Amino acid sequence: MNTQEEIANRLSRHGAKPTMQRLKLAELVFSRAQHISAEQLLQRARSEGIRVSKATVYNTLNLFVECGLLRELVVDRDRVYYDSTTHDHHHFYNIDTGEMIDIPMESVSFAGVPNAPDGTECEGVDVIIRVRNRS
Amino acid sequence: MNTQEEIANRLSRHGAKPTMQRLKLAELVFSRAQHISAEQLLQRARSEGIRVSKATVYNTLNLFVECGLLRELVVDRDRVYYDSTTHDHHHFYNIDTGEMIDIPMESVSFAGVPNAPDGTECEGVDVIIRVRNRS
DNA sequence: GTCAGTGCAAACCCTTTGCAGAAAG
DNA sequence: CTTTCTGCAAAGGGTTTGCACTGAC
Repeated sequence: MNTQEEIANRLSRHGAKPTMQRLKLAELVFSRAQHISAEQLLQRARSEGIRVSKATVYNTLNLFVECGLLRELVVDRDRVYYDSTTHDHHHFYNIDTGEMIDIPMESVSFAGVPNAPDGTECEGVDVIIRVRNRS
Repeated sequence: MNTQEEIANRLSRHGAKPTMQRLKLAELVFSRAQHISAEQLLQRARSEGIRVSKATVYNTLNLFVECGLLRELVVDRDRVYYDSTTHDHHHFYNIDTGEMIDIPMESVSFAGVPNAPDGTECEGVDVIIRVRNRS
């Protein structure tokens, strides 16, 4: 799967020029389905010997979000997580640990969803099931 | 409804000592169903002549959340909103304006919800319907 | 006197920005 | 050469913290 070339094509297709840092970061991010913060990505990159600055990590993540390559998850007060799985799906959110676990789309089904307010259109539906460690 | 005395009782019942600032802030917060940020609450308090510091606003809001009097809404990257409606319900989130609109619980019904992961128990379900202004 | 609550300002920390240098074409 | 990307450091901005003061009991 994810060869350098495939990743490069993917970036190009989404309108992101495939530079060296972007390729390296993309490789880390898309290597598996995960929820990762900017800081985590920076450290992972550094530990793999990738020379990259904090600003570039942020710029790259934001760029990927704009391109639709990543999804932003704003659930934690302290930091933003980036979800390498962009197709529709939902999440368990552990309020004790901050951990997020994917829920496949099929596991949740709605019997009824209200229409969007006037003048707006639906962009997507997020379901977050908050769980906590059993005491 | 919400007389000073009722609010004081409500705070006491939840284990929050009803001090002057807390009562005044609670009055503003619980006067109606709303989503309010710390900054907004501070300004509203100031404009009503309530003498209160920024730190106290934050402390009070956090206290109310711990007591279960308020619910934290972390949806926006820029600031946390506090929801004066604590019983289960859902939200429209306008990604253009940041506005949040309540959705009554009855308007959304699930046909299937997965079980919480091992060692955890379900705390609640948030449904956020992201909408954007029709272009 | 003790202990919790408050105000103020400073500290914190994640994120963004400004700018000079590097790389691509 | 021009344009975009990168790195570094500094700025930004919401939130928390430290500490002295006040007030309730």
